[in-house]
Amino acid sequence: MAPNLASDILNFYQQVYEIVNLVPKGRVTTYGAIAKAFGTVRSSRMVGMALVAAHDTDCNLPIHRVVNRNGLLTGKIHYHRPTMQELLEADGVRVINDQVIDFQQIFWDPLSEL
DNA sequence: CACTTGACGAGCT
DNA sequence: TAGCTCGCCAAGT
Repeated sequence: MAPNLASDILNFYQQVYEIVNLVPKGRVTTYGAIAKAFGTVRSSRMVGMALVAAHDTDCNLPIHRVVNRNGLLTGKIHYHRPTMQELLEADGVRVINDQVIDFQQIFWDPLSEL
């Protein structure tokens, strides 16, 4: 491999983007699930940061399909226009009070589904 | 250069 | 059941 300084970190972000990009429409995933997919279960925070960086890197990713483990739209605060709820509902996901309905039902696990 | 905050999660009390 | 603490690591101030 080529452990070039922060290049390893960028690789981490790239991993997150790829997973998020693979999330099927109408499904949602969690930070912990993505982190667990990399083996960094306790680094779930890093996943969120990757999404923040994603805003400046590429906004084409369905990052609105990523919610916290409680099914709550925690990342909504970082959205400028159409809120996550609008985007999620556009995908067929029902959201009430920033909370995903039947979250457990539409939950997409990158480890099981991928 | 050092401290604080942060799209989280899990464990313990 | 609910509330508090710790771990993780990076970015921003």
